[in-house]
Amino acid sequence: MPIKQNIKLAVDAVLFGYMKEEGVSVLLIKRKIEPFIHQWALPGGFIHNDESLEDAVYRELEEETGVKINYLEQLYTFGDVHRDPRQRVVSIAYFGLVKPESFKLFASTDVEEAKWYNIKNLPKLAFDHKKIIQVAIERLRGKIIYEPIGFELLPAKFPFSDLEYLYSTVLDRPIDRRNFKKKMMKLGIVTELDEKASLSSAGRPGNLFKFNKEEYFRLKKQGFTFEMSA
Amino acid sequence: MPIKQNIKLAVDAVLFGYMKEEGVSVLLIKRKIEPFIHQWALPGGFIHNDESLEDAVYRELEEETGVKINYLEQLYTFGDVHRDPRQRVVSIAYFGLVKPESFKLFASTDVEEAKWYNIKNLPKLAFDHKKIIQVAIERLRGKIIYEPIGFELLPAKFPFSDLEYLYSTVLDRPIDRRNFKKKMMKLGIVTELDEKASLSSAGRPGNLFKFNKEEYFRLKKQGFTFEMSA
DNA sequence: GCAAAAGTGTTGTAACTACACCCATGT
DNA sequence: ACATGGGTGTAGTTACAACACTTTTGC
Repeated sequence: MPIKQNIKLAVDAVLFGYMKEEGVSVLLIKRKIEPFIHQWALPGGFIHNDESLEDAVYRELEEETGVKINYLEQLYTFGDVHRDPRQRVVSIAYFGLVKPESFKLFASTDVEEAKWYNIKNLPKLAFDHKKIIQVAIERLRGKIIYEPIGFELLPAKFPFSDLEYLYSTVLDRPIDRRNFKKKMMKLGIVTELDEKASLSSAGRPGNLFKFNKEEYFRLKKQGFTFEMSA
Repeated sequence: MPIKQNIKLAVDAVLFGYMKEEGVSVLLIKRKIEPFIHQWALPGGFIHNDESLEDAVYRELEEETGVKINYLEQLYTFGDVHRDPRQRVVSIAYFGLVKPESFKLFASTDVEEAKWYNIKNLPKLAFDHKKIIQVAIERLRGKIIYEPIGFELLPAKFPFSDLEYLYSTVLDRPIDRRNFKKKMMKLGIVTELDEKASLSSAGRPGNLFKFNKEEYFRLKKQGFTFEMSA
């Protein structure tokens, strides 16, 4: 290493949430500083010398927006030489899932505004953040089939149709209601509750369901694998 | 970013190869410099300011070992605060597949020796490279099922049993020969040649086969998905 | 002729797809 | 009464798992 290395390291987070109003959404912030001031971007920032990569993500997110993260994993590292106009910045992107009901968004002093945007209706984004979100959506799509992470987006109790709608939105294709329910229930990790959904809008009210996480981990240890291809 | 960031960025590569003698193997180098001098490690090194992450991998690999890479993708970024004893180094690990027949390994001036090690018989490794290899093996295992990357480890023409053995080694479980062949041939991307394998050791000689890459891409565009779960 | 590896089919079972009508509620 | 969304079963098809004997070659 003869030449001095001059590269900065940052983390960015693509957080997904699901809301009745907005559907499947990504959390964005409006920047209060240059570069790309007043533009929408992913929450994130530079890594401190003495913190792990994940710690940096948690710190930035709490600082900037007040979210509570339910699931977090590393997504991909973006290192194009000119992705930041100031100087070279390599960013380690994370992928997270949150339950938007369980906290209140706020904007910190570094941030003008924090807001959920439906994944099909994103604004213009700073840096290469559009690309990062694309990669995150693909990951979500691939992962929701083979792991029960969809439940990390829903409240503890949910009507079955929310689960159905979530899958159909993320996979971007219609699903057969009967087959989907049959398959999901057969896995044995979703329990039907003896409780009706509170009536919003018209239609017959349905029962609420919950995901049985402990049961899932128990089964998983025995070689069970979740799969919801439909 | 008030405090000065003092983190270095490196790349490491986990390259897999398949040889009749060694089986499924990883390319390792013996270090000629501190830290961990004279220990085995993954090929890799620091990123230059003006090169992309992938370019850094190609440069280091060619410099150090002379391999020709057939397939390369980013694996994961390892950023534990103390993973390097000198100072903080974040390493972006890559995952690659090579055909060991198609080149000759050498050791550069930075490296005492470059050698293939069977994945079940690894030596003690420098840094957190053992962990990196574990992650790479899991990726290989997950990926070989859903994408035809196994062929990137085999020569253009191969006996069917090599393919079978490759899958059974990587997946670490026995496979049913008849069902495996039936399924693989049904996909329509492997062609049987009119050529016998050169006779090595005893047994009935079999035909050679080849992977039809163009046909695979053609089918893929039409929505075809490769899958070899058996 | 013996050891080693290649070649080859069938059958039972489980999973998947496609598909349409009735029910409970709010307005 | 009508609009909205919830609930439910069957039949045909396809994919999967299990399984053993014969053939060709080298020694």
